[in-house]
Amino acid sequence: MFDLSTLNPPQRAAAEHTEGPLLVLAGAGSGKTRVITFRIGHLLLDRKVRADSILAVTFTNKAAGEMKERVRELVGRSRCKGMVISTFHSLGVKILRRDIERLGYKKNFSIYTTSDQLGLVRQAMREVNADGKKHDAEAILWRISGWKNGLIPPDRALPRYDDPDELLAGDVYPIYQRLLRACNAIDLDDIIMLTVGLLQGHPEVLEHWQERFRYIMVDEYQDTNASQYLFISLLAKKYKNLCVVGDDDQSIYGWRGADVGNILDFEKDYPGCRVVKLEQNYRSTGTILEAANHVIRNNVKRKEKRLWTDSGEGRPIDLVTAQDDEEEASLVVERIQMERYRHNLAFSDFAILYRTNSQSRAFEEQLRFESIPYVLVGGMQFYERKEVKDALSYLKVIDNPLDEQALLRIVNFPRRGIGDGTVLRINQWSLEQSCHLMEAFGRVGEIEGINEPTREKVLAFHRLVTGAAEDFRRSGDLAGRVKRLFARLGIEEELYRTIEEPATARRKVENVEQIINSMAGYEERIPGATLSGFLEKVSLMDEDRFSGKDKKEHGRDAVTLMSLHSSKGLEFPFVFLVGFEEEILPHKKSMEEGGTIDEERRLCYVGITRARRHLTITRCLHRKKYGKLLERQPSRFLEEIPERLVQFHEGGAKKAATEEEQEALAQDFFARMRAKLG
DNA sequence: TGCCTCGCACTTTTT
DNA sequence: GTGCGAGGCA
Repeated sequence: MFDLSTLNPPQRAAAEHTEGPLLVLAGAGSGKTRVITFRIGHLLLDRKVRADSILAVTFTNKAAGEMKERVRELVGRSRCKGMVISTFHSLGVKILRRDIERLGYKKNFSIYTTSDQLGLVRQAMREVNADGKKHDAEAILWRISGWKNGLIPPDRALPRYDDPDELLAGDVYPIYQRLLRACNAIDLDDIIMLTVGLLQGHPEVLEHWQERFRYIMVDEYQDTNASQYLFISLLAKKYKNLCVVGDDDQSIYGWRGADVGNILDFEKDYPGCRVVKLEQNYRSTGTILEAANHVIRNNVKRKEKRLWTDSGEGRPIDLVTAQDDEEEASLVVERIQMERYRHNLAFSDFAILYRTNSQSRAFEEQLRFESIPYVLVGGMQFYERKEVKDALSYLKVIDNPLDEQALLRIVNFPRRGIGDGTVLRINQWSLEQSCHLMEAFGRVGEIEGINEPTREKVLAFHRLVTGAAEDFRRSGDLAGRVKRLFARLGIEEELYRTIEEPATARRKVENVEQIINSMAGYEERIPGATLSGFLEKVSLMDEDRFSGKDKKEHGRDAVTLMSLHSSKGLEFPFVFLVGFEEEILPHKKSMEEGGTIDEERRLCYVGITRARRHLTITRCLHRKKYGKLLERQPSRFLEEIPERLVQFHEGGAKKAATEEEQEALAQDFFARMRAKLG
């Protein structure tokens, strides 16, 4: 229950300091989330602050969800009404939905994520006659995104002359922004940039939100970039009841423009602010903590702190060396089985953490093979699949007919004989007439150079979409409407027809059906659910708490797989830190970019400190890359961990070459397990 | 005009 | 292993 005396003195000081700026420097595992939740509890129950005056901002949906959960547990659901605990992006969208018309966008704007963004960048590149080969769209988008995160508008973007990508990006940026606007769409970076613009340019809007959120808390403050920093500064300017929590050692978003300076300079920004340091670690064993401390102290530019614990030493860290990535996966899974049996644990006590999402594949396969349940966190996976994007694009067009990226996706899906040539012609015409692509489809009769049967097909498509939009204007039963729409479109038949492998087709059909399930789950949860709301959640990757799939998986006992970035803020009794090799951790790209490896080291630090009871680090001698077996070197961070903390293990030479052999080995393993259990 | 197949180049991290 | 663009064929 809610009792401030259960906190240690600095924790309590932080929770009780409610008026005026507060900086909490919280080391890993120092009970940071506990402080934030107790602080909210204190505001609500002791200071009698209205719930809807409280705002807590985090970076990931997962962190926001967890915080909501913990606050509800502490004070009860009913007391939380109106409180906003969300990510920067969700908060931005909330503010924009109310007043974006002041910036010349319509209220039903779409949110463009990576693939839509790339589509627009390519289009813009074509407009400046840049061939897609030399400069790939991703590099251009990267530069544009960097400018946006720094709040630099197209007319103030100054490319460096020695960087061809950046020069081209400078040309593309204004066109890209224009195209977005024409689609009534904003991209993920716009969410923050436009919100800041709105607040800066419209004092009455700023006033509204300043009055609304009198008590503001920001988690992981070390990861804020320039635009997020300004966003929060604006909101907090009036009442200055701003509490920021962070740890410079866990700053891992420098690549996204995050500036550790924001947390290091907080005391300068808010003179007379209270500073609280949390240095006692309640999470990990002495061994794990010592390893982490040894690694991180190789970073020079940091606020000196010494994390300590009074819990015991614990088990040594296991270092497992595998022959290759396949064996790495099987050794990890084998160990999970063993530890689980030996200590009577749940699968959810284990996490496998990796540097890059692509590393998950081998582990997924192995877990599936052993019939062990797992949850894969992050890595756009589901909504990035082609068939899902295609089907979803119908909903996007219905919601916002100006969304050209979505419109272009569906115009010939399922195949209806409207090919690239026709679309190109219509698009040209729409530019000449400066009317919208959707409108041009309806007026295809006026366009020359398109033959009659094709015109008829285009008109049929136009009728189909406008008819569907009509249907969705009625409220209620969204899932039912989507189901009927997909059936009428014949998406299922199209997938079976065009995909040779029946199993693949089946899987894709199931994925499309999954959209309907997610929709149903969303409707169930949110009263007055709307299509916009659903699509917004999808774009902000905030869908896992209502989708049908995860509802089944939620609370299910499963091993967690995720990237090191996603793992920040979380903890697990048993952690497997895998792929501990040069070029993975630290990552090759991070070193090429002329950058420092300090951020990679912090990432490593984050990984180690996720573990409570036991840490296993694994690496491979060889790894398959583009089908070739390459030799690997151990990560340089390995040398930074004192040898006395580590126990070394070698992978067996026993390797299954064929599926039969694999099956035999598996059977053998299960037999041994059963023998032990019996 | 539309569709299919082949080849090439890339795989950091998140909202 | 994937997704894009180009080029050739129906």
